[in-house]
Amino acid sequence: MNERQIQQVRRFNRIVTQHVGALEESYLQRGRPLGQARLLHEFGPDGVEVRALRERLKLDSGYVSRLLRSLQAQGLVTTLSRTGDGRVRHVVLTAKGRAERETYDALSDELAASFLVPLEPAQRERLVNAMAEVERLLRAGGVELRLERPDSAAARACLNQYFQELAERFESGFNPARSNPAGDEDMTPPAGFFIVAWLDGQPVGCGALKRGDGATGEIKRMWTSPTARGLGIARKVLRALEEKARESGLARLRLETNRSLTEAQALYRQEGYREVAPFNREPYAHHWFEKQL
Amino acid sequence: MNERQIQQVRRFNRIVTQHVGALEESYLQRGRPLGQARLLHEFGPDGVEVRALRERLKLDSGYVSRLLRSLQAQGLVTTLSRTGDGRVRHVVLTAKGRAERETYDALSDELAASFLVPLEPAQRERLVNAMAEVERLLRAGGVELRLERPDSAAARACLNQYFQELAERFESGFNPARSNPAGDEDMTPPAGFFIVAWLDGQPVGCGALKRGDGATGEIKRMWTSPTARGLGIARKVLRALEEKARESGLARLRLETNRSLTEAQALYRQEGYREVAPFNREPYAHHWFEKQL
DNA sequence: TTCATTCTCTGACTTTAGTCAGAGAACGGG
DNA sequence: CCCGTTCTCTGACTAAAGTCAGAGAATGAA
Repeated sequence: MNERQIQQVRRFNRIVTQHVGALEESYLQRGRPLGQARLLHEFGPDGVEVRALRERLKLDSGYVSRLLRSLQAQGLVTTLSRTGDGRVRHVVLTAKGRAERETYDALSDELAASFLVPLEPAQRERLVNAMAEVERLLRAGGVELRLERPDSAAARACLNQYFQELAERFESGFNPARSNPAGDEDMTPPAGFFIVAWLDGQPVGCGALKRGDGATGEIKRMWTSPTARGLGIARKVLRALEEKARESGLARLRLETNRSLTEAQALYRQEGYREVAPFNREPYAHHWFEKQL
Repeated sequence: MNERQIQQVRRFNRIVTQHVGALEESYLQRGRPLGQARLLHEFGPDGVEVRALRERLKLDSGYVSRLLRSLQAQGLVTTLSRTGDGRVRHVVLTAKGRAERETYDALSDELAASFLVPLEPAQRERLVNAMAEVERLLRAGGVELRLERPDSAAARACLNQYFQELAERFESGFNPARSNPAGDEDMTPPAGFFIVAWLDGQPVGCGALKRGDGATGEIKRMWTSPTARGLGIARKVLRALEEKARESGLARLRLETNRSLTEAQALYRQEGYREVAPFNREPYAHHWFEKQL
């Protein structure tokens, strides 16, 4: 990281806030304070619980209550106690509220369009691509790896999605019972490790290392959530697992993969894994890889 | 412009405001309201006039006055009437004020660094490049072309910088008196046109069309400020001049250029100009171009 | 010299966006 | 059924960020 990079980031921050700041003005044009307007965006199709609102926006409970009452007075929301719990209030948008939110949405669209309109088609495409890249890399910066127990809620969530994705992508479907097992105990220290990647408080990827009994470890359960692909998460997880392997004194890592998982194969090759002859009878595998640490 | 692009821009806006919004928090840590903190960034080495402050930040005069008095009470600025005009007040930073501004600057640096730190070197470079691209294209969107009289202040400013740049870049220097003339009258409607490109209220580029007496017009005075290069300004100006030429019933455009102006030559070729034999005795020219409209 | 204008400042006021303390209803484990 | 906890709401308060009207000094064109 150098001075040039820092200065570029600062220039970027300056110009982008100038541009994006216009959104607040345009929201205010609707004659409603920003606090209220922001609230409208938090409603799902089934509404929200007040406590969820409070937590998501990190606002004082009294403040939220007051904001909701203003919205209610304007006929934009109605409050009801839907859940079994009589303490929590459920708030839903009325038809008028939904219309109002649409309007704010249209204002956001307008602002976005105003960035694109003055440009020529080729420039527009360049802008959008550059924005996607910035978005990706800013998000990537928020990724955090944590060692978790394989039976933790986060790990379970990842594994379920992983298995489901395998079932969809493998030509033959996927049945965990037919595959070589990697039990929880194999992925729990010191026998192995299970790493979960977190983004915005959500688990978005995982990977496991099974140490085995010799100098060769196995990489298992490498997965990244579709919502977080392109952020380099799998690579980060893989490198962290390799680090763990080195710490554990392993000399070599192995893994096998299915031919339909092409991104994974590309990653392994980039990271220095060489394809080798099959070293096990995993029925779902088509490629076997190995790397000397 | 399509839905996909709009949605990408909106996603970008959302994530960037989240990230950049952290700057306000970090500024507030200094225990001073944002309004005051923002003011500190507006002081040049010679200070500012209060009225300039008011205009630049578009704030109420009473409000600015009050903000300045708070800063003064904190010993960060001093007020004096430096100009001949006894009504306008001149405000300068004290040593303490300069130190304070440095501190805010460091906070901005820190925020910028926090974007880069979690990334790997290659990703950092990608982020910085993408940010530069976004910055460039957002700025490009703010460019506006206006027809100006060649003797207007804006046109004069452009031409002076243009001549100065030629003097620096031509191996032989540049003396307008030795060059083929293009007088103000040749660039004033209906004999010709002078276009100035504006960005953020500053003239940042120009170009002229001299209609001549036949069906052939001449492009002259194509220039872009070094502060605004890479935004496609010259191309925009050139196309606007061609449009004017078509409206005027011209069938052909000509121009000549010096061999040291390589970007200009590249532009002309891209825009469909063909190099032709010299059609005049301009002493500073090495290349002559022509385009059928 | 006069008079409209410009520039800065002061006082009075408003809205927004919170914070804090506590009340009262509902819940849930023992 | 009791009691501590959770959830929402109300009242009272504050700071920030402005807005508005007008006063007073300085300026400059007629």
